[in-house]
Amino acid sequence: MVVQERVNGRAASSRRHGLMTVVAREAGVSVPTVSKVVNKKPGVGPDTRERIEVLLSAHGFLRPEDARPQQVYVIFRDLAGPYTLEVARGVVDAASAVGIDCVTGTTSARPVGAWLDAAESAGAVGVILVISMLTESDQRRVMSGGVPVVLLDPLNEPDHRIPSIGVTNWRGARAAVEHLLALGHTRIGMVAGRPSSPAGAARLHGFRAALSEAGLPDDASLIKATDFDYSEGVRAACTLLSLPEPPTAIFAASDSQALGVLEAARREGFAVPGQLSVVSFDDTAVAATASPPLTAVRQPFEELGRVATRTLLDVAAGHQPTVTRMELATALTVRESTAPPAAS
Amino acid sequence: MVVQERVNGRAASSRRHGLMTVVAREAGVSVPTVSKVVNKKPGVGPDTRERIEVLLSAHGFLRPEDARPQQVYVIFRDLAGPYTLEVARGVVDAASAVGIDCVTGTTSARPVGAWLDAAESAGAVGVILVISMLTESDQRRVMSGGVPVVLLDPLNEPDHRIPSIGVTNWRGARAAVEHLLALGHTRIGMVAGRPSSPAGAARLHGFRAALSEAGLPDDASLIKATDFDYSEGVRAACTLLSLPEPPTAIFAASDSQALGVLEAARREGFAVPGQLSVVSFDDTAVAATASPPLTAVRQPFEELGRVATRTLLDVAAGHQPTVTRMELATALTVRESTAPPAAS
DNA sequence: CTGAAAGCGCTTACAG
DNA sequence: CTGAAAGCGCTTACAG
Repeated sequence: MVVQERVNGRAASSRRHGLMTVVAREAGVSVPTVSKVVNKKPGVGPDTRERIEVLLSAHGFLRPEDARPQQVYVIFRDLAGPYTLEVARGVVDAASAVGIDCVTGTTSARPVGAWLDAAESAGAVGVILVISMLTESDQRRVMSGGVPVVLLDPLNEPDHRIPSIGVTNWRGARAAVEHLLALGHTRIGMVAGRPSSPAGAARLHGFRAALSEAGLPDDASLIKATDFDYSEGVRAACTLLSLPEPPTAIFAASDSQALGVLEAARREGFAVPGQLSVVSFDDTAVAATASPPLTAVRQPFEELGRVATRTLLDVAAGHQPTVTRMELATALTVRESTAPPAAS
Repeated sequence: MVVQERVNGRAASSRRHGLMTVVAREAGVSVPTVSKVVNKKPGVGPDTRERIEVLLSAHGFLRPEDARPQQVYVIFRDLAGPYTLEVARGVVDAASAVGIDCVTGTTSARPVGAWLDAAESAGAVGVILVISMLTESDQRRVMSGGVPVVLLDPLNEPDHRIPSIGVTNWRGARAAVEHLLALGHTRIGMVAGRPSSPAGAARLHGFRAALSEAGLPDDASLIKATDFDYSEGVRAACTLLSLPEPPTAIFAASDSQALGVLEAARREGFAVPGQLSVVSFDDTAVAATASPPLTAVRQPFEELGRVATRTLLDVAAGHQPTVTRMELATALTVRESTAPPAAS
C-alpha cells in the first residue's frame, strides 16, 4: 500500500525525502515503524502509534482508504419527472447516514454499461439504476458481477437474478378505486398508463379488480390508455367528460395525468370535487399543491431510494439477498379532490 | 507515480512480481521502458509504446488519473423544492459534457466546511454551493482556497470575492407586472417573499417600480409578504381576495405561492383568469401543469446550473474570473392564467 | 530509442 | 515493541 499526499499541493512538503522518512525522523523512530502505523499493522506501541499518527495528519498524509469517502452511483434516465428528486433524496439520505457519498448521473451522459465500468474502476460501492429499460446486453453486463447493482422501480420486468425494488401497483390502484366506491361513485373512469408497461398494466388491473368486486360492469369506454403525462391526461379526460353520460369520478394513473384531469375539468366546466372526483397515483409534491389538493395513492419514492441503497450496501457487503424482488406498499392520502357524487 | 490495479480483484494477476515486471517480460522490454510508457514520458519508440499500452490495458492496469473520472460536488441545502432538480440537471449536463461526474450532497449530511474538506482531499475539481446562507466562517473557509467554489443563487448577498451566479430578480418582477399593466389591470396585488431575503426584496422592488412607472399608487394593503411556499400563498391570497375591493390580478413571487393563489381563488370563487389574473415567478415544471397553466417569469435554473459548472471549471483551470457576480436574465412565459380584467 | 545500473521509498521477515 | 537488514517495485540518470 502506498501513502498519498494531499492533492492540491498545499501540503506537498519537501519531496527530497520520502514521506515516511520525514515522519520517522520527526517521531524519532525508524521508517518500518511508521510504515506499520500507516498500514494499520500490529507491532507498534500505542504511544508510539499515537505520536506517529499526529505527525502524519499534521503533514497532510492520508491513508488511501480515508482519502475518498466511498461512493454509490445513482443513474437515472434523465433528471426530470416528478419523482426523480424524491428518489434521489432517499438515496442520498441513506448513503450519507453511513458516510457514503452519492454520484448522480444519467444514461444520456453515458450508456448503462459505461456507468458500470466507471463505477467498477472507481471502486464504487455499487450502482442503483433508476431506468425503465435494461437491454439484454446491459442485463448480462450487470450479472457479470463487476460491481453490485440494484434496480429501482423498473417499468419492465427485470431478470430475477438482479435485485429490484418496486411498488405494489395493483393493490394501490385497487385501494384508490375502493375509496371512490366507498364514497358512492358507480360510474368511474380511468386515465390509465400504457398497458405495455407492467406498472401501467398493474394499475389498470387494480382498477378493474375493484370494480368487479363491487359488481360493477367493465365499461371499456370509460378507460383511456395514454402516456404518463399532463397533456395526454388533459386530452383523455376531455374525451371522458364529453361522453353522453360522463363519469362522476376519474382515477388517474399518475400525478401528471391527474393534473391534466383537473385542467380538463376546468375547461369542460366540471367543479372538482362537486361534479367530478379525482384520485391520483404517485402523490409527489405536486399533488398536495394542486387546486384542489389531490387525493392520491402515495408511492413511497424516498423510501424506495433508501431501501435500494440499503439493499445495495448489503449486497456489497457480500450478503447475497435471498429475495431479489421487493415491493413497497402504497398508501392513500385523502385530500380535497374527492367527495360523494352529486345527487342525480 | 504509482500504478494501480483494478480494484475489484478480477484482474489481480499474480502479485509474485511487480505489475511492470510482468508486462516488461511479456513485451520483451526492460522495466524502465514500461515505466516510461505508464508515466507518459518521452524516450520510447511509438511501436514499443503501442505494444506496451496494449499489454497494460489487457492486464487491467490503469494510470491513476484514468482510474476515476474527475468530479464536481453540488451541495444543496436539501433535496427538495421545485427548482432543485432543474439546477442539478444543468450541473450534471455541463459536467458530463466534459467527462466529469457529479457528486450530490446536502448540508444536512455534512456541514459546508466538511464538504469542502471532503472535496479537497478527494481531489475534486470544485464545489458548487446551492444554499441560501453562508456563515462567516464558511466564507473564510471558502476563500482560504483549498478547492474552487461557486455559489449558486444565494439569497443573501455573498462576499464579492466568491464567484456567484444568480438571476435578474428585479427586472423579472418588473416584466411580470408590466405584462399585467399591458392587459389593462390597475389594481394589482402581490404575494411577496420576505423582504429580508435579497431575492424577495428585489422582486418586491421590481413590482413597485412597474406600478410607479405606470403612475399607479403604492398601496401597501395589496402587498402580503410571506414565505416562498404554498400554504402561505393560499393564506395571503385569501386575505387579498377578501378585501372590499379585491385586486383583479396577483403577482406571486414564486411558483409555490402562485399555486396557493390558484387554490385561494378556487376557495373564494374567483375564476382564473376571468375574474383574477395570476402571474408567477420561477416557471418550474409545475407552472405549465397548473390549472389553468400559469403565466410565469422563467428563472433559467438549468442554465444557472450549467453556467455555475462552467465557471467552476474555469476557476479550476486557473483563470481567476474578473467578474465574480453574474446574473442571468429571466423571460416571461405567457400561458392561460392572465387575461384583461373583467369589464367592471 | 533502449536498457544496465544505481537509487529511492516502502514493506517484510526476523533478531533483539 | 522496535529497528537493522534484505528485498521489492518503480524511477532516474546515463551509457550505448
